[in-house]
Amino acid sequence: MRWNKALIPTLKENPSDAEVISHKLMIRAGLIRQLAAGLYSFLPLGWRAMLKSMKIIREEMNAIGGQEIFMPSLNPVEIWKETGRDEDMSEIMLRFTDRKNRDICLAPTHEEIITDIARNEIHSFKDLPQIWYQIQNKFRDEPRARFGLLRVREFLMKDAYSLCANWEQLDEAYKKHEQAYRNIFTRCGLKFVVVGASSGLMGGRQSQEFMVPSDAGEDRTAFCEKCGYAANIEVAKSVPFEVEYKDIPELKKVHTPDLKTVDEVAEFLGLPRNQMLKSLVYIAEKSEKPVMVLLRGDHQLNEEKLSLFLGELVRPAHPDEVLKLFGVPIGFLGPIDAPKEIKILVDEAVPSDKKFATGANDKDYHIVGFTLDDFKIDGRSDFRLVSDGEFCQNCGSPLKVRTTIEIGHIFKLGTKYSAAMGATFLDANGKQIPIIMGSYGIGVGRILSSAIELYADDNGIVWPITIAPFEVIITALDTTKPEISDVAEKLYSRLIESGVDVLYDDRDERAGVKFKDADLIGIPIRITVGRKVKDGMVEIVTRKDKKSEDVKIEDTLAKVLEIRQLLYSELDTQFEENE
RNA sequence: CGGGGCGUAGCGCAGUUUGGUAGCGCACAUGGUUUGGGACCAUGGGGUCGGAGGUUCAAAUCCUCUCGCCCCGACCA
Repeated sequence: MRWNKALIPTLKENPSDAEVISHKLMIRAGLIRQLAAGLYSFLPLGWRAMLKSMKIIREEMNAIGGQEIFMPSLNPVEIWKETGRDEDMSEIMLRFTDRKNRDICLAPTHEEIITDIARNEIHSFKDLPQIWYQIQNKFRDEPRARFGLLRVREFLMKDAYSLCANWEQLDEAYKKHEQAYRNIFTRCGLKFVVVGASSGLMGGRQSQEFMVPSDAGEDRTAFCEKCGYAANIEVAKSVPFEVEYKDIPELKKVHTPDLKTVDEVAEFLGLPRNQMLKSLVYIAEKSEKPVMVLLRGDHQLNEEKLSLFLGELVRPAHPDEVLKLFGVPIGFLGPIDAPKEIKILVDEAVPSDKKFATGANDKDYHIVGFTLDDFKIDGRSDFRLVSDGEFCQNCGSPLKVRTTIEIGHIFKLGTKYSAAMGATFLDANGKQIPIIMGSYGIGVGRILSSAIELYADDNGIVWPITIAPFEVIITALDTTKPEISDVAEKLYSRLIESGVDVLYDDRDERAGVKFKDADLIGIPIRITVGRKVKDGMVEIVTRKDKKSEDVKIEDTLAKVLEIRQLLYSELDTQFEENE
C-alpha cells in the first residue's frame, strides 16, 4: 500500500476523551474512530490488524477440527425465552420490535442459536462430536462502555461451540480449545495466563479465562509465581494472614454511640480488627430473600462467591431495607437476636474457638465476647475476597493480585442449553439424551488492545509482527529525488513479489514527520531510503529495539526476509514461556 | 442508576466569573524558503459556540429543559 493514497489519519495530539494507552494510540495511529460511546469504526490499519488476528484464529480453530459457520445477529426473543436467558440478560440485551410487532433482539452471544441448529440437525451419537465456530459481531448494552476497544457495545467475537455425546468427549474438546487458545494468543505475541474463573451467567461446570496482565484491565487475578496457581479474584482462594486474638472474659452488651465502622468500634473496644465480625446484609435477586454474611473485620466479602453459594445473583441491601428488616440501622447489625427469617452465613476464615464482637441489633449497642456457638448458622463456606500478599493454598508462597484483560474464556457448559431446548440425540443404546456442550470465546478487538498495552513505548505502538497491519514500512526520504524514489519503488515491488506485507511511505513529507508516523503506527521493520543511496546503501531498523543496520541495496530483500523470520520465531520462543 | 467533569473550526484548547456579536495552536489550501526525528515566512478557506426555549436593546457568556461524550462508583457473556 502506498501511504500517499491511503487513509492513515495520524494525530499529533492525544484525543481528549481517551484514558488508557491503547485507546489513545489506536486513535492517534489512525486505527479506529469513534461513532458513539462504545461504537467504533475500524480504519484500514486497524482493520488489517483485526484481519491478521482473525487469520491466526481461523488457522488454529480449523486445526482442532473447528468448522466455521455464520449465524444471524438478529434473533427472535422467543428463542431466548426457551433457556430463560431473556431474563438473565434482560439488562444487557438490546431489543426492539419489527414491523410485524415481533420481539427481536441483537444477539449478545449465540448459545441458543447453536443449540437450535443442533436440535434440528444432530440426531445420533454418530454425528458427534462437532466443533462449530464463527467470527461475528456481538451486541451488548453495556452499562458503561470504556477504554477504547476494551469494553464496547458492538464487538467482534470468535465464538466456538463443542457438541459432544459424553463427558469424555467434552473434556477432550475443552482441552483442544485450551491448546488452540494458547497457540492463538502466543502467535498474536501476547503474554497471558490461564486462570480458573467463574462461569457467571453462562452456567456450566468449569471455566477458565485467558488473561493478559495490564493496568488497563478490568478484571483482577490472583497469581502464585512459585507454583503457578492463578485464579480470577471472583473465585480465588488463599490462606489468610496470621492474626492475634485477645481474650474477652465475659459476654456483654456495650454502649457504642455513633460508632459504626469496624475500625471505629475496634478502637473503642480495644480489640484487633480481626476480632470484629462484619455483619453484611444482602438480597438474593430472584427469590428476594435477605441473607446475612459474617466475615472477620479484616476481610472483605466476595460477592461472586456468595452468589455462587446461593445459586443466584445478590446485591447489597439498601439502608432502608435493612432498617425495615432489623429495625436498626446499618452499623449495629449482628447475628444474635436477628430476625428468624434471615439466613446467617459465616465465612470459613472465622474461627469457631474465638470470641468476637459485632452489632447487637440495638441502636448504639455492640455485643462483645460471643462465639459462633451463640447463634444458629445456616451455612459455612468461603466468602472472602483474596487480597494481595496472602498465601497460596497449594504452596504457601505469597500471592500477587493484579488487574488483567480477559481475552478469552472457555466453558464446559454441560447440558444447560441442550436440555432446556430439547437438543437431544440417540446414544448407542437407543436412549435419548441431551447433547453435552462447551462454549469458547475470544474478543478479537481485545487482542489488539492487549498487544498495544503490553508493548507500546513513548513513540507509539510496537506491534508483534504477526498482527501488525504491515510487516515492513519503506520510509523514502525526499521522494522528489529520483535516485531515492527509484530505489524505494524497486524495493517496494520486490518486497510485494516476495510476499512481504509492505507499506510504502511515498508522501512528500519531511523526514521527521515520516519517522514519527512510522514509529507511531508501530510497523516492526522499517527500511529507510535516504541519503545513503548514493553509497548504494539503505537502513533497516527494527521498531521494538530501535536497532539499525546499513545494508547494500541489493541485499535488502534477503536481510528483510531474515529479520522477518527472526521476529516470527521469537514469538515461538515466547510460546514456551506461556506454556 | 448515583456522583463528578466536559461540549466553541477536522484535532487540542482559550474566551463564560463581570453579556457588547468569536480567538489561538495543529491540520487544510496557495506561494516562497527549507529538507535525516512532528520546519519557517506570507496569504487564505473553514464555526447555526451540542440542541430547544426563555431573560435582555444585545447571549458562547445569565435562566430552564434536553441531547451527547468522558471519569469514579453501581453493574457487567
